[in-house]
Amino acid sequence: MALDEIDKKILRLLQEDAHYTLKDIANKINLSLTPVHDRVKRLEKDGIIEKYVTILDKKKLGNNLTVYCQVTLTKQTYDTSEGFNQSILNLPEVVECNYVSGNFDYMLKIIIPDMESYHHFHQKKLSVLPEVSLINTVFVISEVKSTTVLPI
Amino acid sequence: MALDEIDKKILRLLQEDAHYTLKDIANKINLSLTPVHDRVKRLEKDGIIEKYVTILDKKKLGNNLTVYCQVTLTKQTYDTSEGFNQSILNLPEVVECNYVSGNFDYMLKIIIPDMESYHHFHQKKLSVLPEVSLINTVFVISEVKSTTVLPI
DNA sequence: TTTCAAAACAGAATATTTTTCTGTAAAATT
DNA sequence: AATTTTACAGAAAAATATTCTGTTTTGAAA
Repeated sequence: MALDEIDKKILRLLQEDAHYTLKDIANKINLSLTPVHDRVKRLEKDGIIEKYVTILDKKKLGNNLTVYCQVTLTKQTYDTSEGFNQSILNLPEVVECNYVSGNFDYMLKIIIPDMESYHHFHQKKLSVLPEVSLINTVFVISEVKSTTVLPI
Repeated sequence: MALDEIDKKILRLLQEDAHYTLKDIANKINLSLTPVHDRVKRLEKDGIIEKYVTILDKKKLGNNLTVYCQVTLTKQTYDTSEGFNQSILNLPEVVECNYVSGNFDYMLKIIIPDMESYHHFHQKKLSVLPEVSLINTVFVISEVKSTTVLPI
């Protein structure tokens, strides 16, 4: 479970590019294939490595609008929260949803084609949820940084 | 550049798991290896597929705290923005940074070990930037959803 | 419609990569 | 000091990606 410096080097490389081969990694950290293979398998088994995914270009897929929705629920009960959570999991436009502290209850990140789609999403999918009381929308004007890389 | 239904099926699969083999994909969509291979290569070349990355378990890496920082700059000029942007790119704890509309200028997402680290980050790394005037912190209490999958 | 060129696909051969196997050296435990 | 465990190297085997050849389909132009 404890990560040594070699594990960390492997993780740093794989975070950057999941398509590095074992040979690539072995060369970069001066080891043979075997230890690299064994370590990656261990990191997968221990769940340190969660999954390998493909990142697509959202704009090339027609998603030109990103917004944060700050949502306040009607009640702060467990059942209300759970109902809201379940609904959110079924909305593919919602790529992040976090229960938060402060003047509202949830922070959502929405990725969507354009303002018209957002209007539809807001009116027909989000505000109609019985648990939702208030929605404050923050529009993203320009993306400065977006990474899946965690500091190790 | 235009995506047909087969391209979309491939992208949906690869978004889920970048380690699906061509054979896996070919089987799932009833095609031979060749067209799957050719299409993936085209999608990479066209930049629809941006990159393949590895997602790590942030908690198992000791990052138990996620926060949103709502940052207001001292001035809304181009130079101020650019200076801030550059500084942010060098902060590995900042995994998202967006210039936004509303009562503040930037929405940041920070992933960090604990409250003490956040205190340090806030005092020594963020508030010390000459462009920063105001920081409002929103703490994540519980993560409901977090995905790299875009709707296709 | 007919012809032609281009695109999409299948199957096989080849190259590369992953996985497994065997054995050795180093480290930790008893 | 002896023994077990862990980490590693190298080679063999299996699986996968890539390339090649040729066929079918599609779309455009005559």
